[in-house]
Amino acid sequence: MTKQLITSALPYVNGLPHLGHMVGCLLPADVFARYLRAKGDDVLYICGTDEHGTVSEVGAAKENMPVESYCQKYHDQHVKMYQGFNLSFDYFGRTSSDQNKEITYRIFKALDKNDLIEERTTKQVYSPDDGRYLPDSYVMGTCPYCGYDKAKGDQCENCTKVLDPTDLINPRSVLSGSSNIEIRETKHLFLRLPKLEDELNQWIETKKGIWPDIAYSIAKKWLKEGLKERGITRDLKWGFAVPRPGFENKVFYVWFDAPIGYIGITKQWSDEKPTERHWEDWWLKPDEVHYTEFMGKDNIPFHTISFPATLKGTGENWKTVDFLKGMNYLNFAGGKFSKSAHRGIFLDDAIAEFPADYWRYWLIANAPESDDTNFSFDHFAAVVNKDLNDVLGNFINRVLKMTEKNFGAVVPPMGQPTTNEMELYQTLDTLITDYRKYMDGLEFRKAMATLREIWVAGNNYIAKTEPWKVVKENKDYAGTILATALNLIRLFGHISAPVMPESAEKMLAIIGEKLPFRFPTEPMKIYLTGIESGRAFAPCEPLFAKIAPERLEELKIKYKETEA
RNA sequence: CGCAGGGUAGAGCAGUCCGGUAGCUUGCCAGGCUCAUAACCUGGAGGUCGCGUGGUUCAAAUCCCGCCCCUGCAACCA
Repeated sequence: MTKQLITSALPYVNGLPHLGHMVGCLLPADVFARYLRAKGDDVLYICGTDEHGTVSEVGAAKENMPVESYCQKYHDQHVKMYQGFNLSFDYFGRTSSDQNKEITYRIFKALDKNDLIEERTTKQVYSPDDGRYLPDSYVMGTCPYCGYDKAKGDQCENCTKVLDPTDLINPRSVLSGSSNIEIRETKHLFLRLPKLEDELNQWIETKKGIWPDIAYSIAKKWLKEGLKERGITRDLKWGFAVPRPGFENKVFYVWFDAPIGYIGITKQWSDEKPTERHWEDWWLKPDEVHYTEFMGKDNIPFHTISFPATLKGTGENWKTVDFLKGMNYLNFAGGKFSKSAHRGIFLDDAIAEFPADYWRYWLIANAPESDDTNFSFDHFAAVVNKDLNDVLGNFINRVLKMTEKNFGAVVPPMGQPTTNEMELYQTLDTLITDYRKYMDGLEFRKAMATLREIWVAGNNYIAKTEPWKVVKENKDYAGTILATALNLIRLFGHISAPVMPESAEKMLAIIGEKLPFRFPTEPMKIYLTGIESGRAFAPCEPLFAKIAPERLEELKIKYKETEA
């Protein structure tokens, strides 16, 4: 049994998660985790909220809360929304946990011992009125190149020039608006990435042709340009205190302890049942584990360079990523999701409007794998209505109704297969092999297109065999057709389960089966005769409902799609 | 400016690595069927593959060169 470690990039606790977050790293990882479990692998799917950093500190201040309770509040919201989407984390933890602190210190000390940490004095913007140091992007002023008066300290949005906060004319704090800001010297710790460049380069080379091109090429690009020392501490209060004399008032930079959070959260998981769970089995026995990471495209450099360098620099035998799935962005009707304008679809709203499976299927079938993807309600409704309702839902409905009418609500006796059935077996064997191939390779769009083809094959079989005619002249063979079709419902349930867990459970409940579901491995000739004749089935209400045109117009207005 | 990804029927995508009659889904039109949820099945129309009427080649969506447009990154936002 293969041990499969899966992580989704940790969502930042302060952000209200929307469909873009869902499709970028959470949902594909969940589908993959469910698929591997159904195949029988030993899966550990880890995620959690990323909590440290300036944004949390400032956000808590704005809400007049202690930062710990602020993070707890938003962490709980994340948990609730992800439950609504049926994400099957083995553990959803927090980067602010004691366990993560322990691992972060352990890794830091190992890096320090290997002479990979150096002290540097840097100049930072300090705002006395805010009582804090300001990250570059929290300083606003007039761009010296184009005169734009809302340029930020890292880059001017108007002319795209990369800036230093000291370049700005009339600099002021984004937080308080105060122009009383000063430049202070402050000591920080840097990770000496250049010393790890060769080792990293050799490691990346072994991933050529294995990682997706985008991940490999981004990693190579950074290495080609030469790595720079990277600051790993910040002048903040919220975070893990830096365990070194003279750094008592500083904390680790969020990007240092956030990816380590994958490990820290795994330890949160194992600490709950220390006798049966061992985080070391997943992170310190690299040959026994296959590790897949999911992330948005903006996160690729951190997962291909910074985090692996952090682990390798310890000289210890940490597990590093085997396969990365980087996703592009989901846009809303050609624009951006906007929290402040409340434009776009946030997860709580999504679940209130439609069952999670509708969203899960659309998002995976249209995953932004090769380019950014636009969400529109028109497209969403078209896919739900056609694929889920017409192709899949109607298939189930017509089979159940026809069987019940002619044979009662039990599975009819299955006779010898004819050419029709043999052809069906052959078609499905091929399609299911393709489906597995795409799921194994994390090609989600192709996997979903194949899943749909499998559903269509069911309708084709019924159209070709015409059981409504056959029943009048050869009732035995009509029974065979419908028994085969009932077995198809079971198949559809089993193979749809990774992407649509709730609907799959309903499909299987119809023919009297329960969790856990196994992905079929036997030839269709055997599998499609698996249900014994005479087994009672439960006629059900339609599994899916169409989205009516009027509803569609309401949604467009409610979510301001038409304004975009 | 640099780097990366993308630009293929109305819409959404595959094909490009390794050149060989341009494919899929949806939408549209027509036919079939009438078990089923106005559904299902079959067929048809629709594209000078971003531009250079650029280069290589018997042959270019695919390889090479130049350019344009969209998106992201650019190490202190996370």
